[in-house]
Amino acid sequence: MANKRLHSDFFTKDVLEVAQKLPGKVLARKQEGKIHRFIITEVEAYRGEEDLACHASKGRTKRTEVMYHKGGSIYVYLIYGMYWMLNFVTGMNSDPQAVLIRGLCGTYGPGRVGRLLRLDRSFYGEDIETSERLWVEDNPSDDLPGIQTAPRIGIDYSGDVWKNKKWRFFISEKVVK
DNA sequence: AGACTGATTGGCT
DNA sequence: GCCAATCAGTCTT
Repeated sequence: MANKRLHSDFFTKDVLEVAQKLPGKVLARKQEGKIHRFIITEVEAYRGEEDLACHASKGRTKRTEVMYHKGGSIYVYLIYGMYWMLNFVTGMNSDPQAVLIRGLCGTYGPGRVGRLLRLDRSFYGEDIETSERLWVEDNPSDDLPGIQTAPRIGIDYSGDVWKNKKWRFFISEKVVK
């Protein structure tokens, strides 16, 4: 059976809704003519300028520009000079939001995800609906695994309110198997 | 123009 | 547990 590619309407909803639905979905990456598929196991939501953990809390800049677009674009950025973080822009126009892909089945950690997928600067702003090399598909096995939530990682600088939001969503690898 | 820092990871003490 | 790697973006002078 052919998996069904998710369209932009999946990503134009509020980031908290999208983040909840993303674990269990299939991330597809085409390299050298071959399509590799990975089940998404863990994501984090970054929501608006008021969210001090979100890059958009710095305002609309060259880096955050794509987050202000409507959902469906790819947002990548380089962290610590060596890891490309993969995000999908969500929500409506002028409402900066994004979902960070933190883990795939068999790969835990956003830096490792970026390395596995061989991401680079050229993915910035790419359309997840029409891209020839990176997209998301529905999971054909329609069982809804129990989503677990926890605080986001690596954002202690954002203060008590924001660092304690349980905006990390994940499923256990057992459910996926 | 120069300084500082990070949505991380891996290696060493 | 601590710290280096490594650089684009952002902030400070």
